[in-house]
Amino acid sequence: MDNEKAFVKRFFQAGVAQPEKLDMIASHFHEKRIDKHDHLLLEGKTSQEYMLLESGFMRAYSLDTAGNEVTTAFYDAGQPVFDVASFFMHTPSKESIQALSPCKGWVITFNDLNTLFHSLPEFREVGRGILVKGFVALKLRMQSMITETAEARYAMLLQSNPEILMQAPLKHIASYLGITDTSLSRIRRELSKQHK
Amino acid sequence: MDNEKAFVKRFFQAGVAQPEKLDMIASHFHEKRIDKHDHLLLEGKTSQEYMLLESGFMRAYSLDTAGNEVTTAFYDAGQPVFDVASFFMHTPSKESIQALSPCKGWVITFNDLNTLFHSLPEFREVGRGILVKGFVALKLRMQSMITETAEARYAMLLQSNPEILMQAPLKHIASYLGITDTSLSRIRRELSKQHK
DNA sequence: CCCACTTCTTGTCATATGGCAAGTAGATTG
DNA sequence: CAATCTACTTGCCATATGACAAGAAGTGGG
Repeated sequence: MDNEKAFVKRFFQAGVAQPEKLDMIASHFHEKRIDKHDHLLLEGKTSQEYMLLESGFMRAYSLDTAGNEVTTAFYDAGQPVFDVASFFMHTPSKESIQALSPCKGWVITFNDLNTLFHSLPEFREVGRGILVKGFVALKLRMQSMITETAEARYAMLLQSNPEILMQAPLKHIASYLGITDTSLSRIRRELSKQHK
Repeated sequence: MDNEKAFVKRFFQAGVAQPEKLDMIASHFHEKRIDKHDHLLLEGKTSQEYMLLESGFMRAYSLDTAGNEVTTAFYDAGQPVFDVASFFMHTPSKESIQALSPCKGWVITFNDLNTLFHSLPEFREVGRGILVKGFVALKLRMQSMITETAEARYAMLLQSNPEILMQAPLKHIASYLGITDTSLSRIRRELSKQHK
């Protein structure tokens, strides 16, 4: 039984050796489907769910002081999806998380996650690893934001995450890169010239 | 005894109730002093120490692709100081951490920290809280980098962390804000005009 | 006390990017 | 199928910021 949760178990397999513990972990996750354009989390609500995305494509975004949407993250299949601040601090979220394609994932509540966290050392290690990796990725992005031109940042994204560019609309990619859609359109033109 | 470690105990007091546990935590920390301009961590080395800064002022910085220093963080007295990536993943650090004034702090090794982490639930909670808060702060900074002008970012920093502006040289503040020292100098001039 | 060094300012000019508006082409909906 | 939308591109001009260089003022070491 619980073979449908193979995805969840696979996610923790590298960090958790014993099958019984994997079963215990998997038992706390529940399937969740989100239609395209629907939300996993809305700004203002307090996040209750930590989701492992099995299939689909999502983004997180918030509103800047002028009321414009700023895309803060893209999530591919295989990744954990949640708002760190709201989920761990039980505060109303400053961002929303939206499906850009039909999504299927597995969710766990804060309490259940905390129970696992405190009862399974291996689970803690995996959890800490996820936080640390997210932190490191964000720092890299910040450094690139400070030191590189928008064109260079786009080119890097093109190399490292081509799926994003295939699936996300230009305006989301643009705000993720910190520029306007107009500028990104021009950057694309420049880059395509060079490729000829 | 160990009363000199009052600072360490005070740091964990809010999260750890029992005095014996505070003693146990404090016993793993060792005093460390760093002269002005000396380093807690050098790029390329693997971080071995997690430090609580009791007094002094520090910064973290790394080199961009063109070889310019980029200041990535400032640390005031009372804050934990360490490179998340290097300390937790045991990888060579991509940044250096330097004292901008004579510093005194308390350090703990990764192994000792991990022991506490796995044996004291309260310690884990505090540890996770530190990571989460750092994450949230970095996200806010990223959002501000994307949506606000350098002048607005400087004005905000001026409000939230005036100590930084008092103690750090202009060029470090500038690269922290993602601009050149030249631009920051001009921004200062503009702001001082307005104040008249 | 002097010399070198760093810090900060300022000028001139170049460039990356934004704001706004128009236009095309697809996609979506009633 | 017409009527809207949304996504993307492009042009024109404005502006924020960078690059480089010079100079003033402060700082530290011998």
